[in-house]
Amino acid sequence: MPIGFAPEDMMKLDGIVKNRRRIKQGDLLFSEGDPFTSLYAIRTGFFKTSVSSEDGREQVTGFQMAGEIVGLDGIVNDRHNCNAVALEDADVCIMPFSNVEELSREFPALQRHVHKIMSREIVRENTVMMLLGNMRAEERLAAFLLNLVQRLHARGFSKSEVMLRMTREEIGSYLGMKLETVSRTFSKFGDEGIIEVKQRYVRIIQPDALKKIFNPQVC
Amino acid sequence: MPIGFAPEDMMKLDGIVKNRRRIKQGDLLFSEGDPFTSLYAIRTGFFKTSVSSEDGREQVTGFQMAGEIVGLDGIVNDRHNCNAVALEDADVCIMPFSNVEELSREFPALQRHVHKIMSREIVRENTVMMLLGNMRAEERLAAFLLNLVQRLHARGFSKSEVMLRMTREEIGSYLGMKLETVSRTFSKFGDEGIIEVKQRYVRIIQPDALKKIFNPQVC
DNA sequence: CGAGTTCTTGACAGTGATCAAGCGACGTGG
DNA sequence: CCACGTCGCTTGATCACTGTCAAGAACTCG
Repeated sequence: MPIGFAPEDMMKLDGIVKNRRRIKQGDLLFSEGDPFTSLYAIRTGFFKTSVSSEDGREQVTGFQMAGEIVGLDGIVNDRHNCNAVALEDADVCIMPFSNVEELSREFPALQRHVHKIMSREIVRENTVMMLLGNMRAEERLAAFLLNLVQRLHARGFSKSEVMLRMTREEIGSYLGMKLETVSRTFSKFGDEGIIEVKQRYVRIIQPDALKKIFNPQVC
Repeated sequence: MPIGFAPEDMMKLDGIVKNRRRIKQGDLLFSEGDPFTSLYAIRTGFFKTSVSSEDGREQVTGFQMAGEIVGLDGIVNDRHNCNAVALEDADVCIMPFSNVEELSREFPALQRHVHKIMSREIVRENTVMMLLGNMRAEERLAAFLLNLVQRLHARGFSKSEVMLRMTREEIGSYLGMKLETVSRTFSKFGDEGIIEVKQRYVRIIQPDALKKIFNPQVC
């Protein structure tokens, strides 16, 4: 929610949230083809979104955490275009999109906010395209780890320790590599002393080394 | 522009377009870091958009043709996040984003239209992520060709013949492969009688064969 | 017509995929 | 509380797809 609204406006803006929904780990918030009615603001928990090709291959399109919005993909066709799965027990605010649009017409700041959220998603996907199209396995994983801890740190968590919520296979799907390659690359970073890995636990020992891998010319 | 507006509304909606701009082949409509003020509706011509990594690698993020909108990436940070280059002489409508937002508040149909355009872009990028993350070179190129002719056909052009506006390198950048691989894959499709290729000219002889390559399980 | 760009094709190399086996962690039920 | 089964992770060996390097051909444009 953007800040800087008058109290009476805040009252109205509360109307954007119809109600809450709890999603248990492993359950779907929505899936491809579901009628689109609402956006969802993640209050707690962790999600992955994915699309699947007709022959069953899955592509993870993103990982979302508290404060982020899922469901934007549904607006074009009035049907969701991807799956959103909770990777841990989660709690979301349901925001009927018609409410969002109605209030956006009334509050320019909200309108701007919605536009920025959508634009941010477009820019994020551009970055992923760069990763998938131009980067090698090590660069992709380094970028992934840096992005993850940066977002967690912005939420008050450690900037050096992460407990991953997703499997190697899901990381690999997001980054366009196989789970074995993800595992090997984790091990390689570990051998080099850049990170410490123990299953889902990752500690970043040398963030600069990761940045250098991601961005080779900055030395 | 969406349809179904009353004549007097159309007058107002005309205000969304500040003016026109002609871009010559090879010139930039905007580039990374430029202040964001406007969206651009392509009237004629053909564009590519791209982002570049800090060490200079380019990733083509899309090819846009008449009727499509570029500039959505600029909304988040009030700066453009990608480059838009004309691949042929082009003519665009400049739509100052503040006008778009103002009129969106007044006309729900326009508001919905804008939201759909942004959502469509998100969904398109999801598809590209699937291509880059899961598909092999032949599948990517088949999907690319099918998408291109489908869009051209929707604009009244042939659904079997294309004069490509981009180089092998640009196709490769978009699809995450090297120009040599693009060239070889074109040649392979040609040898198999699926398409006819002569430099930038491509004729699709067996669209079903392309669809089958793109989507192996549908036989 | 000529210079430069783009495209094609060949030979070889390397990154990451595939196949396979074993280990470790976690959860459930006895 | 421990045993066992399942799932996820790691690691090794091999292979294949695509990248890299190189040379020449075809096309474009001044």
